[in-house]
Amino acid sequence: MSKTSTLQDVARVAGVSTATVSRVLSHPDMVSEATRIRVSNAVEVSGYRVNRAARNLRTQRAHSVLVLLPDLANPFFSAILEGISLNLSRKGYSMLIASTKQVHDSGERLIDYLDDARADGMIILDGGLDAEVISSLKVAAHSTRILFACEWVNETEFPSVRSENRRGTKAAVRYLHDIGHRKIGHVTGPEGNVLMQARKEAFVQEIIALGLEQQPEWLIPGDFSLAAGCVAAKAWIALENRPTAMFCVSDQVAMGFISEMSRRNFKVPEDVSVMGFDDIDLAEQFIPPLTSIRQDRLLLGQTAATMLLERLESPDDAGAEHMAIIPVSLIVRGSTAAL
Amino acid sequence: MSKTSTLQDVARVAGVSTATVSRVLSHPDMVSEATRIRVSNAVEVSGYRVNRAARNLRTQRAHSVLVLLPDLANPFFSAILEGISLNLSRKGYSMLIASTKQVHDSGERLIDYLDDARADGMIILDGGLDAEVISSLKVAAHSTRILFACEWVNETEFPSVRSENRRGTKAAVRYLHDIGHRKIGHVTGPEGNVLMQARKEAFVQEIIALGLEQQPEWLIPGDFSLAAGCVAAKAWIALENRPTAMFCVSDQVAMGFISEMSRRNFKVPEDVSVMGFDDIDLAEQFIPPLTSIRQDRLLLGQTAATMLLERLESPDDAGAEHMAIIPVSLIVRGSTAAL
DNA sequence: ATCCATGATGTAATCGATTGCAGGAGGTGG
DNA sequence: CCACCTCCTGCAATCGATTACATCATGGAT
Repeated sequence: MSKTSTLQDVARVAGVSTATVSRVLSHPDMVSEATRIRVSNAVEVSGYRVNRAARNLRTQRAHSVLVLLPDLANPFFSAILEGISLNLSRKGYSMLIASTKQVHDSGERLIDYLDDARADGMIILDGGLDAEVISSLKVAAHSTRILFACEWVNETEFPSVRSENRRGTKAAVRYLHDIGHRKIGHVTGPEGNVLMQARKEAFVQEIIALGLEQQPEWLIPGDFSLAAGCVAAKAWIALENRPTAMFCVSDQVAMGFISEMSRRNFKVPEDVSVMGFDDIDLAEQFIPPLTSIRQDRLLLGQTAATMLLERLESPDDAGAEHMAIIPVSLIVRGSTAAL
Repeated sequence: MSKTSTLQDVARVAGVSTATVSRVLSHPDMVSEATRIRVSNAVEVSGYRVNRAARNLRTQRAHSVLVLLPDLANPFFSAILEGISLNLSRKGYSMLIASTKQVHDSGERLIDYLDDARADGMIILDGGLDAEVISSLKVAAHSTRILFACEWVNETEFPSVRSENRRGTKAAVRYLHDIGHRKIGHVTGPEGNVLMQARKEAFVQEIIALGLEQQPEWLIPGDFSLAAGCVAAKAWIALENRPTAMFCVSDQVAMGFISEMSRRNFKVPEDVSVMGFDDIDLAEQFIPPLTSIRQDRLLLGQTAATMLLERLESPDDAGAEHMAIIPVSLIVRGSTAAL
C-alpha cells in the first residue's frame, strides 16, 4: 500500500499492455467496451493514480499555472485567486503562487518558471514590473503564455483581463454630481501605475464633461494603502478650499482617509463624502459603510484562467480573445451623502 | 531560442557527457575544477534551465508543497502564506495553493495531490476537515508528509505549528481585569473548531482563576466572520446584565461587533470595551483601533515550511520537532478602556 | 475466395535528468 | 616495476506515461 501503483501494475492486473491502460484513461473511445471495463476495474482495485511528473515530462506540459501577485498580503486579491483556482482546477490544472517581490529578491527570474517547465503559463496581477523584466517576458516563445489580470502594462501586446476602470470612475463622479456635489477631489494611486492613470484620466474627463470646478490640489497623490489614505486626509484638512466629496482610488485608501478624519474629529459623510473603488469584503462593514465601485473579482479571476488556458491549448489561434473587460457597478452606502 | 536547451545540448557544447553536466549542477565537488568551469560556461551560453518534470520524475519528488486553506478569501492567511512561500522558495520548492472547500466540491481527494506526485507534502490551515478525510490522510506513507498550521486536529498525531492560543487568551482576560473590568464576556468561534475550543477553555479558566463573575449568556456563540460579530452585538444589546468588556475570538468578529454597535448608537470603548485576536493588518486602522492579541503570522508560516521540509528530507528522523508554538503578544489600542 | 478497410491492441521509442557502476589516468608505497 | 588507491568521467539503465507505428482479427465488398 505504501507504494503507489503504476501503469505497469494496472496493465498486469488487467492483462493488457500499458498502452491500452493509458488509452482507457486518456482516450476511452479508442478502446473496446469490454477492455475498457476490465481496465477500469483494475485501475479501481489497484488505486492507481497517474504520476504527474511522468505525464508532464512526456507531454511537455506542466499542467499548472503560476499566479504572480505584487503582494500576498493584500486582501484585494483573494477573490480573484478563488476565481482563478476554480477554473484552473476544473481543467485539471494546479495553481502555483508567488509574489513578484519575493521572486525578484531571491534572484530568480520570472521566465524561469516557464523555461524550466514548472508552469505552462502565468497570470500576472502586477502591472508594476521592471521594464527589464517585461522585455524578458516578450520573447516570442512566451508571449502567448502570459496574461495580465486587473493591471496591465501599457504599450505591450500581452492579453489582459480588466475591470471597467474608466466607466466605473465616471459613474462615481456622476453619482457624486447627481447628489449635489460640485467640488469633487480624488486621491490617486501610485504614480506610474496603470490603474491610477486610467482612473485619474477618467476622473478628470468626467469633471470636465460635467463642467465642474477643477483645482490641482484636489488631486491628492497616494498609493493603494491605508496609510496613503491617512496622509491624504491630512492634506484635505490642510486645504483652504476643500472639496465636499472625495473619490479614492481604492477602498483601502478610502478607509485610511475616513479613519484619519475621524481621529481629527471630522465626520464622514457630514463633513465630506468619501467613496472608494473595489468593494472589498470589508467595505460593507466599515463605519460608515463604504460607497464604492464594485469589481467582480471572482468573475475576473475565472475569466483570466479560462482565457489563459484557451490560449495555451491553441497557441496559434489568432482569433482568440485578446482582452476581456469585466463590468463594474456602483454600490451606494453610508459614506456619501447628498449635499 | 524558442526551444530551451537540454542537458544533451550543454554536454555537446562543453564536450562532456550529460552525466558530467548533471554533476556540475548538483554535486559540483565531484567534478574537477577545469571541467566545472568549462561546463558552467556552456550552461551560461546555452541558457540552460533544468527541466523540472524530468528531474521530478527521476528523483521521485515534486519539489513543491501544497498549502490548503479553508477559504482563500480570508485576509488572515495572507501573511502566513508569505512566510511559507519565503522559506519554501529558499529551498527551491514551489507553493501550490488550493482551498479545502473547492477540492472537496470538485470531487478530488486531498491525498491525490500526494499520490499523483504533484506535491511532496502539504501544510493544512484548516482544522475542520471531515473525519473521513482525516483518516484517509493518516495512511502510513503520508503521515510524515503532512503538517497542520494555525489549526490542528485533536487526537491525531500530525505535527503542527500553532500560536499560543491559551496564553494569549489568558493575557487578554488579565489585561481587561487589570484595567478594571469585572464583567467580561466572550464571543466564541464556530462550535467544534479547535481554536475556538482552546480559546474558550482558556477564557473560562482565567475567569475562574481571577475569581470573576460568570454568566452562561456572556459566552456568545459566533464564528470567525464579520457577520457573526454583528449578530453577537445584537445579543449583547439584548442582555439584561451586560458585560463591560468583550473578548472576541478574532479581529474580524470584533470588527463586526463594533460595527453593529455603532449602527445601534452604542460607543466603543465608552459603552463596552472590545478586543480581538490575530492583529490583522486592518486592526490598527479600524475605528476605533483594535486592541488585540498579535499572532506572528509570518513567523508561523516560515516555521511551518521549514518544519515540513525537514521532515520530508529526513522522514525517519524520530527526533524531529513535532510541534512548534509561536509566541503571541498583547497590543493595546483604542477599542478598550479602563472602567 | 480474395482484398481491403476498419478497429483494437501491442511494441517500443521517447520525454530529460540522475546515478550506480565501470574504466582510465595519475600518483604512491613497497 | 607492480599493485593499489584516488579522482574524475563516461556508459547506460532508470523514473512512468504517452503515442507513432506495426500487427492482427474481423467483416464487407467484389
